Order: sequence, then structure tokens, then C-alpha cells
Amino acid sequence: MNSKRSETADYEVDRQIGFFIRQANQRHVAIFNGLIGDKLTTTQWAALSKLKQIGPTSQNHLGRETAMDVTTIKGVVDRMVKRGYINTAADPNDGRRLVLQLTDEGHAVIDNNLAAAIQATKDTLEPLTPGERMMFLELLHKIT
Amino acid sequence: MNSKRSETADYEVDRQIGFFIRQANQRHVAIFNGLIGDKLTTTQWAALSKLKQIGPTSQNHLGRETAMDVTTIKGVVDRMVKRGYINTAADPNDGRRLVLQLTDEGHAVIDNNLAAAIQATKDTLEPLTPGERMMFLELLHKIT
DNA sequence: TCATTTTCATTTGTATGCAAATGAGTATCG
DNA sequence: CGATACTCATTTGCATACAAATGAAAATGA
Repeated sequence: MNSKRSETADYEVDRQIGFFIRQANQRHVAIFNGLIGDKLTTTQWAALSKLKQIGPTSQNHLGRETAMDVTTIKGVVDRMVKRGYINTAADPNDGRRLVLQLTDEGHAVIDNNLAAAIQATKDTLEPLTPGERMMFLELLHKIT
Repeated sequence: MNSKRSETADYEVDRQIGFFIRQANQRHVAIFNGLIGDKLTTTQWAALSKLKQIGPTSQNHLGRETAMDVTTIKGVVDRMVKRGYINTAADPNDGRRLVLQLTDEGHAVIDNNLAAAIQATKDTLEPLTPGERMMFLELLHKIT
């Protein structure tokens, strides 16, 4: 008996946790995109709403707060700056830092899309009962 | 009272389901990358192991089986062909189809990395008790 | 103080991930 | 049979996502 072969036979990639997580993310993103109104992506929404929550901050710090790599947050911020939602300025106290701040337009786009974002969360969890939702959130948080 | 403002104040993007799913996926991918031995990504692994499971098939079909867009699966397959893990041939019965098949090297790379892939699943679920793992899988499957 | 380390932002390169459009081949059905 | 619809693979464009390297600025500690 070749144990390697028997393991291979048992293994099904589409029953692994990674596969499910990837699919769940795909579904959530699709729901979000279908509800959001200003062609905002989930990461752009995360960056904007987090920036609103914590106030003016540096680019890398905003990235850490939103679980984005320095390269990723830079791309997101660049696009939000280009669209006029975020303003950048040099930090007078630290020559390295780029201070990010929401523009009035940035605040407005958050207000305009908050309901859709909340609905996206609801719709994503719709297949679960209220009790299951609590449990799911808790378990998901544990493996993060 | 401005209800829009109060909603905004309550909303925290890093407590939303989408944020957790994205982070969970990041963590799993990092674990997988740390264990896998041949610079294979999670999607490349999914494509290879699924191709082994279902046998020779078309590119789009493999994409559907692995939850990948036609563009995404094309990129993955192209890279696996380039590395010699997948072989392509025209389907004599259907002029549109490209029949994909694992090469000997492709079979070998699966055998060499199966243990790592299994370990990646285990490590990802490590923070949960056995009971929680069952529950988590079930809930994750429901929202997929 | 001055060398070491750390942090910040940027750039390059590679790899998903999806929308939209295209062209070629196949299936369906009136 | 022939028009229509569908499927397959491809291409383009845009948006994450991360590794690795770089240069500038700040913090640290001997």
C-alpha cells in the first residue's frame, strides 16, 4: 500500500477551509458590488470608512488599521486621492509621513453608501439564523 | 437628530463580516505559503489537485470546478503549463476546447506538497476546538 | 554624538480576480 | 436548413495582494 496515494485519493481541495473562505469572500464581494452606488470596492470602502473613524493619519497606519499591505494601501489611497475623496499633505513634524484626510466629497460618499454597506453585511449573512450569525462571527474572529 | 450621522457613528468597518473574511483569507494564504514547498499559490494548488481529481478536462470547466473566473483560470493554467505541470491539447471532438491534463511532473508536485496542504488546513483551524471546527465549516459552507 | 535600527513611502515584479468585448465553434429549434 | 443562442478561449483594462528592494527621515542606544 502506498500511503501517499491513499492520502491523495482522500484529499478534496474543494472541501478544504481555504477553498470555502475564498468562495465566501467572492460571494460577499459580489453582494457588496451589487449594492454599492459609486463604484467603490470593498477595500476602498474599508479605507474611507476607517479614515473617517480614526481621523487624519499616515498612509501606512491606515493600511495597518485596514489589514492592507503598504503596496496595497498605496494603490487604494492613490485612487481615492485621484477621485477627490482623500486629501494628502506632508506632516510638518515628520518628514517621512503623508497625512491623509477625508475631503468633503469623501465624507459625502461615505454617507451616500453607508446604508448599502450595512445591507451588504446583512445579505451576506442572510443564509444564517441570528444565532448562527453570532457564532459565525465569533469563530471567524478566532481564526483571524 | 440626524439619523444618518448616528448610523455612521455606530458603523465600524473592521467589525463587518467582509472584513473578517478578508483577514481570515489573508491568514490562511500566509500559512499555506509558509508550508508549501514549490512556490505554489493556493489557487495553483486548487487547480492542480482538482485536475487530478476530475481527470482531463477543458479550461473553463476546471475554472468552474475551482470557483475561478475564465480570466483567472487562464492565467493560472498558463503558468502551470509554463512550469510543465499541465499539458494542453486540442479536443478532436470540439474545436473550441483545450483539453488539460496533468503531466508526470504535475502528479509529482502534488504528491510532494499534499502533506503541506493538509497541514495548512490544520494550522488555519488550529485556534478552534474540534467541535468549533465542524461548526465553522458548516456555517462557512452555508454562506457560500 | 554617531552608528545602528526602525519607520515611512515608493517602485518593480508577479499573481489573483472580475467586467466587458471579441471571434470561433457548437447546439438548439422552428 | 438556417437563424439564434450558447459555449469556449482569449484579450484588455482595472483593482487588490504581497515580496523585495530602495532612499529618506526619525528613533534608539552605546
